[in-house]
Amino acid sequence: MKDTKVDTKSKIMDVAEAFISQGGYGAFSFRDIAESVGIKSASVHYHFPTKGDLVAAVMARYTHAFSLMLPDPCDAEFSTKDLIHGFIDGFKAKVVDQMNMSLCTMLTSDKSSLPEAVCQELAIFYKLKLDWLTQVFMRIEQTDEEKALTKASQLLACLHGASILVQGANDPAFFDRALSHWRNAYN
Amino acid sequence: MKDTKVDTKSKIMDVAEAFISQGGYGAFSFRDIAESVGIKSASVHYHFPTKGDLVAAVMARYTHAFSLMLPDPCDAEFSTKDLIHGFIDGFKAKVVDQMNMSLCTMLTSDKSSLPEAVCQELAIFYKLKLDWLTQVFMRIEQTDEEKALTKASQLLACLHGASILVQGANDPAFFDRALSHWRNAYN
DNA sequence: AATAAAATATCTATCACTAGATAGATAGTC
DNA sequence: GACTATCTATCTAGTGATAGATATTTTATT
Repeated sequence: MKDTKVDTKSKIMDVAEAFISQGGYGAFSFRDIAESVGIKSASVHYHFPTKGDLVAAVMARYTHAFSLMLPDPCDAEFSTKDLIHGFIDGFKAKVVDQMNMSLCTMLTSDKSSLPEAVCQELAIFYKLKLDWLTQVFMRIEQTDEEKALTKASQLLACLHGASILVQGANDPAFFDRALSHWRNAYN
Repeated sequence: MKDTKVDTKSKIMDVAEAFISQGGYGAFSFRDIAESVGIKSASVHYHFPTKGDLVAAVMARYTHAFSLMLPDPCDAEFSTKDLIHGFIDGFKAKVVDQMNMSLCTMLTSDKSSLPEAVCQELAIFYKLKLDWLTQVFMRIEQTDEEKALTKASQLLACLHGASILVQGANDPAFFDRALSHWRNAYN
């Protein structure tokens, strides 16, 4: 656990995360990562025996970091508007500013070729997002969990779909277009 | 141009389309296709010199078939409700009934590793869908093109996102959840 | 109608390359 | 001396692609 020479393990995960965001699970190799980090591919295997281990670890770290960004949905200090807008803005940062998809969107479309460990991490991330949004919508609408989950699904679908649309149409403006309804609904 | 022995070229494209729907551009090889069709991989290259040629052809055929399914958005014979619901149902057939993503959603997330020819076909498909939806919304809302395009983007994002959500959560029910707003809005 | 020529469709065999993964050597560090 | 982190070297499997042989149809010419 040294620190002067920024932890190689973290550097590997950083690089892997960037590669996945750009092209998904199949779009990078151990050699690509090794080159970016400045080591050899065998050294990457030392830290993460298999590709599945590496990507699962990246996804787990991502989920954890994401959860730390999410405020308590019941905290009265945040207006429901702020909660929703904050959630949307977090997505927008990835999709528009960095012009690539979220790890989650990418890996989901690669799902058929993912090792089981990665699928599990992916499921955890979906659950986290859906649960949080459901709680927020329960607070806003004073309604039952069933309806709040539906609202949560709608917003989450819009966000993922917006990221697809931005890529497909090759125009970042489609993000705000696709999300304008949700922005206006809580303003 | 025989017909008794169902056109090999079409069979190749059928098989390729299924593979792409399941796993995207990188999830199949010429050998996979050859095996499914019952020929050798070199014979696939005879019909489609490169993988890009093959996938671009599949995408072009898909776009053409899709365009034939779309009614004239101005045809008074169809109610606007029918037009919207028909569009949604077409998507649902792929995402829920066949439990895989649309060609378009899949290829878009693979975009960074796609040959140029495939990207072009993809762009054509997006334009087709957005233009059609825009025309429908102009008819419904009696509003300007700008606002209709925004509506079109919202619905298209919802549809693509729903397909991601179904896969990610591994639960087909999320499709109707994510689309319920659009179903109710035009009923 | 018979046959030669050309186009079509498939094959076998192989190339150059990349992938993920492993074994074993080699330093530096506690 | 054990542990950590890296290296070199290599394996096996798979990729897209090509060359060249072979068989099957179609077409053109006699």
